[in-house]
Amino acid sequence: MSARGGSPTIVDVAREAGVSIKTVSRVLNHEPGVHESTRDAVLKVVEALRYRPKQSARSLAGGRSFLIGLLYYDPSAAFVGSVQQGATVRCRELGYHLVVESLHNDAPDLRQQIDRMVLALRPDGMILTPPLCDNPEVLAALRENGTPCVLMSPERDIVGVPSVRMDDVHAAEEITNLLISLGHRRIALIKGPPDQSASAARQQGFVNALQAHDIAVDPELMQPGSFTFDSGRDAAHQLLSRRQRPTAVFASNDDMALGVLAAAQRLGLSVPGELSVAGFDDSPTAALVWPALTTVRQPVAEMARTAVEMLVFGHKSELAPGDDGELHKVLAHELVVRDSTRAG
Amino acid sequence: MSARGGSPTIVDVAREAGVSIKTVSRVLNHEPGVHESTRDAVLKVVEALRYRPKQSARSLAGGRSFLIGLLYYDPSAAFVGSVQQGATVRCRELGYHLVVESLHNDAPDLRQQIDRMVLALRPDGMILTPPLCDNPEVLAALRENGTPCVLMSPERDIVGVPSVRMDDVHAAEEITNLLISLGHRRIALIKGPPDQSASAARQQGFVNALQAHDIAVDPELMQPGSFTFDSGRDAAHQLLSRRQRPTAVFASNDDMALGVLAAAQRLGLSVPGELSVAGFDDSPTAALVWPALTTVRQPVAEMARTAVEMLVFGHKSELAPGDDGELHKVLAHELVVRDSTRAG
DNA sequence: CTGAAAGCGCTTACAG
DNA sequence: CTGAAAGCGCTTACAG
Repeated sequence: MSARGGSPTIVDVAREAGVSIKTVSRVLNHEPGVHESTRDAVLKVVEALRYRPKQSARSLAGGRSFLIGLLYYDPSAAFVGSVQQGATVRCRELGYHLVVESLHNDAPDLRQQIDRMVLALRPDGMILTPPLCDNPEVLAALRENGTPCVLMSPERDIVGVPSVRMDDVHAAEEITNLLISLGHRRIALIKGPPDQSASAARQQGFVNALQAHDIAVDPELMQPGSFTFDSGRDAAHQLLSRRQRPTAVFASNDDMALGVLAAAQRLGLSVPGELSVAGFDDSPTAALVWPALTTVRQPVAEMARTAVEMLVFGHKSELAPGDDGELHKVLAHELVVRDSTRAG
Repeated sequence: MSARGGSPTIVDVAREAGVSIKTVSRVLNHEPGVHESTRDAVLKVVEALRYRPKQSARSLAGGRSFLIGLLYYDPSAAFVGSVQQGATVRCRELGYHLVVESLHNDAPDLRQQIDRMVLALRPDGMILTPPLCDNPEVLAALRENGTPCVLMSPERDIVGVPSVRMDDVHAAEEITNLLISLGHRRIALIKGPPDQSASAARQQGFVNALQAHDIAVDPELMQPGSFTFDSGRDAAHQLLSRRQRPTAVFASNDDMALGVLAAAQRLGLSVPGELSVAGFDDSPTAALVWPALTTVRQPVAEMARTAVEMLVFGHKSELAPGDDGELHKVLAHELVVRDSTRAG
C-alpha cells in the first residue's frame, strides 16, 4: 500500500486522494471548512488503505497523547475491574486509550513512578482511585507537572480538583429504610474503620433513617468493624449473643456482611428467617453465597465513564468562586435486594 | 529548565552536559561505547533536569512504542486484575507501559477495534486472555498486522504462537490426591462445561489420581456442571441425595464449589465434618466464605509477568522444526488448603 | 569513543 | 475552502 511497503501514512492518503496532507489531517480531525466532496474522497481513500494516523506522530506534533492514565493500588480487584470496564469503553468511543499503572500507596519511589509515567507518556489526563486519590504526595506530583486528574470516590473533595462519587449517606439511608419497611425495629449496624470517610457516611445514613422513623438509636447495636470478613464475624458474634438480639444487621460493607452470615450459621440462626442481613458494595461474592446478599451497588463503571468524559471534554472552569458546579459529580447508586433480607 | 520553558528535551540535556544529543541518547539507551566520565556527566544533568525521554518521539523515530497491549473480555474481574498486577509491575521494571482494552468476544466490529488499537498505538506486543486468545478472528487480525502476541491460558496451544499456562491436569490430580490422603474414597467430581478444555483437563487429573490409588472411577459420582454457582448447587443436590453419598466433592471451579457449600447447608450437612469440598481457581470469594475453600491457585500474575518478558525479550525463534522449546511455558500452581476439607 | 545529518508521521501556525 | 513550510523530540544509519 505505502510507498515503502510499510503501513500507509498520511502522505500516501494525500497522494491517492489528490489533496495535501493538511486536508487529510483536517478530515481526520473533523475540522470544519472542508468541502464535502473533498471529505468524501479522502475518507474513501482512508477506508481503502485502512489508514489510521499513528498516535506517536500525532502526539509529538500536536501535544496531545490521546492517552488516559489509570492509577490504582488494588483496593479490590472488583472495583478496579469495573473502573476499567467503564473507562476503556468510553475511551474507545472517544478515540482515546487507557494506560494502567498499579502503584503501592506507600512505595518509597512513588514520586518517581508517577514522574516516569507522566513525563514519558504525557497522558492527557489521569484517573485516580482510592486510596491513591487521597494521597497528598500523588496529588502534588501530578499537579506539579500539570496533568489533569479526576478523583474517583475520594475521602473528601478538594477544591478545584474534579471528582466523581456516589452518595454513601443516602444509600445507607435507603438500605436501612428497606429494613425498617420490612418491619425490623432492632436493627444493628456494623461500622467501618474510623479512618475511612465512607464509614462515617454510612453510619450517618443509618442513623438518619432510624431517626426519621422515630426509632431510638441504641449505641449497643452499633459495633465497630474494619471492613474485613473477620471483623464482621466477630461483631456479629457480639451482637447475636445479646439477651435481646437484633432482627436485622446492616454491615457497612459486603465482606463484613459475609462474616455476619458465617456467624449466624455457626450459631444456628437462619438467614433471613431469624435474621436479615444487608451489606454494601455488591461485591462479586455477594451474589455467590446463600442466601445472596441484599446490598448497594456503587455505579463504578459509570463513575469511570464520567471521569473519562471530564478529562476529555474538560469541565467548566469559569465558575464563580465557591461554585464548584460540575467539578464534583455524584452518581446514582442502586439498591440490590436479594435473599438475605425478609420481614421480621 | 528548557530553552522555551516547557519540559526539558534531549537538546537541553546535551547542551548542559556539553555533548551531542546522540551521546545523550546512547547513555539513556544503555548503548555500549560511551566513556564512563561522559556517561556520568550526562546522567548528572539528566538527574538535575529531571529529564525523561518522550515516548512519542522515541516511538516515532525508533519504531518501538514501549507499549504492551492487554486485550481481555472480562472472564472474571479477579483474573484480569491479577493479570494486570503482574503485567504492570513487570512493564514498569522493563520501562514499558500497559495499555488495556476490553473487547466483546462476539462484537461485530471486533476486527476494527483491534485494528484501531494496533495501528494507532503500535504496541510492541499484545497479551491475550481467554476467551479472546482462542478467537481465530482476533488472532488473524493481529497476525496480519504483525503484532507479536502471547496467549494466556489458551484452550490449546498454536504452533508458533507463544503462550503461558498452568498444568490443569496435574493440579486436579494433586487436589484429588489431597482428598485421598485425607482418607476419602467416595469422591465426587463436578465437571466443567464440555466446550472448555480446562474441564477435560481437570477431569483427567481427577481420574488419574483415583486410578493411581486403585480407586474405582464411579461414573455416578461424576456430575456435569457449567462453572456456575447454580450448576454446582444442582449437581451437589443430585450427589448428596444418593443412598450412598460421597464424603468429598471436587468441584472443577470455585463458583461451583460455593454451590456445593450452599447445597450442603440446605441439606443440613456440615462441611467439613460430614463432607469435604474442594474447588479450583482460588477466587476472591473462596477465602470469604465459611468454611473457607480448599482450592488451587493459578499463578496468574506470574503468567502475566512471563508474558511481558516473552514480548520484550522475544523468544528463541531458531528452533528445530517441531521443537517449540520455550514458546509454550507452563508455570507452577499452588495448592491452597483451607477449612473445607478434612479427614473423612 | 563521539557527532552531524536525515527522517520518523503527524499538527501547528501562516498564507492564499 | 486548500496548501507549503516548519517543527515536535527523538533514533537510525553513516562518518570519523
